[in-house]
Amino acid sequence: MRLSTKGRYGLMAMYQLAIVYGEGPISIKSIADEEELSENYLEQLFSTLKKDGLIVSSRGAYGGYMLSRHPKEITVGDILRSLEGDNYPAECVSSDGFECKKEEMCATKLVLAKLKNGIDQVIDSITLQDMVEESNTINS
Amino acid sequence: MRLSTKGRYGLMAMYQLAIVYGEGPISIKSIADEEELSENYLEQLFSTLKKDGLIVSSRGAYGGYMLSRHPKEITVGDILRSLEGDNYPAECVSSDGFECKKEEMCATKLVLAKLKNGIDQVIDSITLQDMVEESNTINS
DNA sequence: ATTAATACCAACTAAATTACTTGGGTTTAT
DNA sequence: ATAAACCCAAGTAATTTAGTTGGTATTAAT
Repeated sequence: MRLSTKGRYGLMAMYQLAIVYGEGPISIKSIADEEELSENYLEQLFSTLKKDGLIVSSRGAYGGYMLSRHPKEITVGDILRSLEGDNYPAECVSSDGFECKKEEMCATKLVLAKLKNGIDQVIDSITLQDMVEESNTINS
Repeated sequence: MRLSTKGRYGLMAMYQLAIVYGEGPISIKSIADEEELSENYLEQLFSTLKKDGLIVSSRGAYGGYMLSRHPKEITVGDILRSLEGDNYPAECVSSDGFECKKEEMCATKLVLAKLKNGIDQVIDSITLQDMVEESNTINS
């Protein structure tokens, strides 16, 4: 039940974008340097995040990426679902159309559904804005 | 952020043990048949669950496995942590001694800690007894 | 005593997933 | 014209998952 590096790196990178929100685009390279991540790997994650409308890009020199909307309008859930998919904590309770063989609601499925709900409660309630504000509080 | 088959099969099997709690041991084979799982694979899971004191076994003919204590004394969290380990949703907030390179509390770590907390809240609040009772409610 | 049913155990393996890397191309400010 | 960036597809090494294989040890029933 672990997050992959996609989700983790994605969160870290989106947090960096949130910090500089409103100041124009920043490059993958600067984020990769800041967080000590692979530039090319981050690129793949950004491609996914862009496809899902969470960030926008501008090409050419002095180009880069920006959040597509205000940090308070982007949740951790938006980011994790974009990068990790919607199939947690198990296929049988995922919202992407899968159905387990036995159609009935089994005891285990009920537990997994509650777990999914608990996870969603947390990740959908935290925005990038919250992350920035809390981080400021801690480092003051 | 998906549960592996270990956690999922383990839950299913422990639920079967909970249903027959108090009626003596039942064999891996009967559970494997009931839930359509590999007998040898289940065996490995039971070995782990036994090591962690959640089940007890009796060997020889008419032997098998039983819960080590009352279903209301065993939580979903006990089972999942036994089979899947304690390193969710990421190493940097796991309770198994790992520490990430940057010692400081970063924004992402804070989020992951909240997520871990949310997950624990759910899985530690559901007992095998709850699973049995809820399942009875549904099928009546 | 023999047999059948069971738990116990270690090592092997195929498939899938993860976490990248490689090697390009395209766009744009200067 | 150049350099700095995004864009894109394919390849790959390492790890993890999900088992399988092939045994041994124990015990109830006969």
